[in-house]
Amino acid sequence: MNHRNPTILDVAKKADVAVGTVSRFLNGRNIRKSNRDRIEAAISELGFRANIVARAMKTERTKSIGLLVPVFDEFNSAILSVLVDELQANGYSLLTFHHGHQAKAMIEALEAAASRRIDALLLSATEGIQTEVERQVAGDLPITLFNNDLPEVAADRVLVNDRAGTAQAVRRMVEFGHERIGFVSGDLFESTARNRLDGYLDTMRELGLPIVEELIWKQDWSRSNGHVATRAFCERTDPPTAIFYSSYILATGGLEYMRGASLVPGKDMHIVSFDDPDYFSLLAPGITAVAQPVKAVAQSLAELTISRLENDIDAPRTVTLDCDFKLRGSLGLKKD
Amino acid sequence: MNHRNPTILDVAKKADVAVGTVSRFLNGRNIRKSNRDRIEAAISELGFRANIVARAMKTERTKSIGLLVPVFDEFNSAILSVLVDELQANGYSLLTFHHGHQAKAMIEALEAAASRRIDALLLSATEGIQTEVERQVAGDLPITLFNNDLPEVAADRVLVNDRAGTAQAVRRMVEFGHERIGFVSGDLFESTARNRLDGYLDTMRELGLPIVEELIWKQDWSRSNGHVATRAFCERTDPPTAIFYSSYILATGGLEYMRGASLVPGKDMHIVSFDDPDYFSLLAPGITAVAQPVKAVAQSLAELTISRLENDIDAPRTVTLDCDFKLRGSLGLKKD
DNA sequence: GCGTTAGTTGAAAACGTTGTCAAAATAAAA
DNA sequence: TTTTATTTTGACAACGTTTTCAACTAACGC
Repeated sequence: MNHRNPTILDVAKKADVAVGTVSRFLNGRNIRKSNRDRIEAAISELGFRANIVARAMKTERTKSIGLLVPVFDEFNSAILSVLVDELQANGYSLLTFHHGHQAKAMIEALEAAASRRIDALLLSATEGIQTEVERQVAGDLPITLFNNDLPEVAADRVLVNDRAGTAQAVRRMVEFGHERIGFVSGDLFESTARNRLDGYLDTMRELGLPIVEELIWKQDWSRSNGHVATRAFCERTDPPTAIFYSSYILATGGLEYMRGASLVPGKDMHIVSFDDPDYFSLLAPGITAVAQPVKAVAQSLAELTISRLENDIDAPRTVTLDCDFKLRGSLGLKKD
Repeated sequence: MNHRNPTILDVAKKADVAVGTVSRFLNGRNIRKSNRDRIEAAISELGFRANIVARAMKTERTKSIGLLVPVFDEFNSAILSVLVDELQANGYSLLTFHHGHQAKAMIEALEAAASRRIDALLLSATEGIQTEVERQVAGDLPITLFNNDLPEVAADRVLVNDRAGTAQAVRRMVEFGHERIGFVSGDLFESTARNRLDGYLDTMRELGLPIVEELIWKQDWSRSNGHVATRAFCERTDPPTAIFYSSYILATGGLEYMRGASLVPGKDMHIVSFDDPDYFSLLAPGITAVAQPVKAVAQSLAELTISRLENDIDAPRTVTLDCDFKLRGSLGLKKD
């Protein structure tokens, strides 16, 4: 077996042209027909495949894009899938990193990604890395933020209308007769959590309902937090009649608790969740949810990023997408 | 803002040494103390970060590893997470690709990965690309197969004992009194599906139970297939009393049908699934499942691959891992 | 035919590292 | 000291592409 991959030089020799000509052929420039034929023949005969690494060194574009998310949960995995397709179609590959909501891990991943000279980074950030991100942007790494916003950064963004999505959900809950509505928040250091909480607060005020501090649970995004919060709410002497969860992970924790306590959603406790993972519709009853437009997010992400790379775009752009309310059995009329 | 990243040459100039010395420093070789100090100072002053692309071109090792799976479902996403960590810890990054069980897409992804000069590929393959994979191996790309085996390929493997896992499940089903057990298979072009089916067939025979062809549903891995198969089984005049699903996607389709038909698992129909996604334990009743050791798979994957890259390993190795049977409410005593 | 123009080509210099080799500096031995 | 062994260094050639620039060809109109 002949090791050492054939290079453009081998092709050039075999086709009896200069390397530059082969390079031009590879990049789709005009080539005299006779040469083109010989080059094509040589390439397929040698099984030549251009070395992207060498190309990257010369062109300063690796044609690879980084994806840095907190964790590869159902939401981010779905984004990943769509992304891989969209990017591949444009000749880009995807490098994946995760940080588990830890600023330190995030900085490390950022470093790793940067020293790999990725062309752009898609970032679902956590707070506390503002300055680090700004440094990268200043160092000329185009960043597209999504999911969680970092206010001051000069980057493209694909955001979801968290506030409106939550507001709509709360309004519907109230329509169903609920007035004491528990709210389980994620980590308020993240804009996503803040916006969702704001959506809840605004709507309650708007509808003239009292805001009860004890019914607002502020901790982190973990499943166990959802579990604990739900227990705390349910064990109150004056429990809420419905609970809104700021993410499906929290809701999942809640379901876990309810299952253990033999409480049936939509009967013993009405619940609504932000995010709509596949399995919500499989549960009996199904879980009412604010569905993020996952596919659209991923597509916008790819679109924004690629257009920035290929064209010469200056000003940061923001795409905001709306959520979809999915009414299922876990939310029903408040019984009295 | 000074564009153009600082290079090793800039560092060398500033520290007043030769580039070679800086390179040696970066690679942890011995350096005279005085030089080392000056180099360190220069590096941090310039914010220098070694250009991995250039390094890769010279060393012929990109320090990146490809992951090619059919789809980023819960199973593969979990693998992805663990993998990213393990690889990162060893200085490798992960490039992700998927093929959706299509041989054509798979070959394309393989090409893309190969021309990026990845150091190794982690591959959950589909059939029909045997020769293509062999070509890559011959071309010196180390491949580690997992999930689905490709019999003739000279590669490392991390496999799960599909046959034994299924056999155990079937045995338990029989212990619960079931004798007519439906089997919903995935695509039999894939070894995983074949092994699971064999586990079922062997066990039935072993226990002296008849094998009823009409209760063996052979199609693809899709959710809709699980749905259709379940309906077909349930609508028979002589339905099975229990069904085994060859993957959680199929089972999910089955659940979808049952939910629509108001059939309760573990009561109207007993079911067991291969794979144990998170949400199986949230359903009421929980779904009985054969759980793959996802984390161990990912770890072995990283271990095998890295050890092959760093040391000089010749013979292909295979790691086989056992599954764990999780008994939940969806499997119970056959009522008569 | 001949000049002009537009399109193709070859030669050679990058890109930022690492690795080789011989020379220089240091440490150890005499 | 001087000699010998060891470590560390600098210069420079790779690695496989793209790009620039000047030289060549072909095509066209007169």
